Amino acid sequence: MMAQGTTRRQIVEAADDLFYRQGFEHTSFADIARVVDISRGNFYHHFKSKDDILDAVIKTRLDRTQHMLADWEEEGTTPKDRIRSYIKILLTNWSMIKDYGCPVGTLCTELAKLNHASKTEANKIFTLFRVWLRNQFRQLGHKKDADALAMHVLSWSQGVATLGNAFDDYKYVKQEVDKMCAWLDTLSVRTK
Amino acid sequence: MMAQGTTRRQIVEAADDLFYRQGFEHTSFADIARVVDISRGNFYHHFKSKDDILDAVIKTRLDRTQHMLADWEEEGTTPKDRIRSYIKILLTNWSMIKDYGCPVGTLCTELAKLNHASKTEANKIFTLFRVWLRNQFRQLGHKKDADALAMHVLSWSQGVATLGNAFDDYKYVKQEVDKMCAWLDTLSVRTK
DNA sequence: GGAAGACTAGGACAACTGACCTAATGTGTC
DNA sequence: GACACATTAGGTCAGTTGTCCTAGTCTTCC
Repeated sequence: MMAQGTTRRQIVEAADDLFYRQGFEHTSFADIARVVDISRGNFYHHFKSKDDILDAVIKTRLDRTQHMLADWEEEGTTPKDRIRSYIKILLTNWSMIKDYGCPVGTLCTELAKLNHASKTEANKIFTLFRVWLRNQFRQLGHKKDADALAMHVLSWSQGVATLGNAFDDYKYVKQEVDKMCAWLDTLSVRTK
Repeated sequence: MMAQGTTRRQIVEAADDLFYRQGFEHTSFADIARVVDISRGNFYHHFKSKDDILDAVIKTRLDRTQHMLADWEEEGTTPKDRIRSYIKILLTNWSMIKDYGCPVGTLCTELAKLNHASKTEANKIFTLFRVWLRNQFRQLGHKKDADALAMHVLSWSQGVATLGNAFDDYKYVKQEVDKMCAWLDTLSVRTK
């Protein structure tokens, strides 16, 4: 007996992976069906269109991101520690990034070019990081420029992901990550 | 009478524009034919495949980039002036970037995901900027870290383009450009 | 065991893709 | 005018796409 919703979850999981590695448009129903091992016609019992699958994928990514960010807010960690956790994804996920780039950035870029209806939803993943980072900088005592600092970290890491992917250069990525951490250390910490 | 090679040039020009605005894969022969106002079958007299058109597009982009970089090497400009010219493309081309992102970054990202044979060629556009920027930093007296500085500028602007596109936020882009220029000013200038 | 509903397989559909072919037209040269 | 060649239009092709439909199977609950 199949657990309820298993097929649907498998479809979303496979689509999530394929959308990341091949791009949304370049991934066909046949591709997903091959991975999950179901017939093509089966999709339309769970989703009413391909865009529907995309929306489900974005939703799970939003969920996972939120959980990841929450997990980083452990006991005994400082805001700087947490920001470092974010910066270090570049190294943690390097084996994927070098081949497929940043999952968030590449999806948003593709949907922007397709002028896809769900691009706003996809951008919310960026917003999740932005708000979380902003909050960390606020805790460091940066009231006025917390958002600017958050955006700065966001764009910095985004650029490193893009260039690291293009040049397939781990040494450079490591170097930039160190630079980001060093920059972070120079920031003043104000206790209230 | 048609000037020689006009149609071919028109095809490349239209493809260049469409590849940028819609993405390579999402652009069909019909799309290009509509712009240039020729029949579909006509393509195969000038190009042997769609990939062939892509190669021609990349070649013209390489040419144009090279000319642009050469133009920036005017009389009486300092290396810092020239680097500033690069940074300010973000503002100059903002009306396009906000909708379609960076032409170089988005193409390289797409071709990486498609694992396309021409992705190496596309990356050469990045290399062009990289070498040029490296050269500017060398002229500023930075021998050992010239390449690292070049890559830093490259990734920084790349990230700003991606985030600026996602959030459609000119104020943020302006802010980051100012930050980059300020950072540039802090760099020491050593005369030999 | 029988009814109801969830789930699935597999085929069919029209639309579109890049690719290829051939016939026709234009252009320049001798 | 005759010839060679460059250029083009328009049709055809097989393959793939997302979508939809129907018939059938499995599961659950009474």
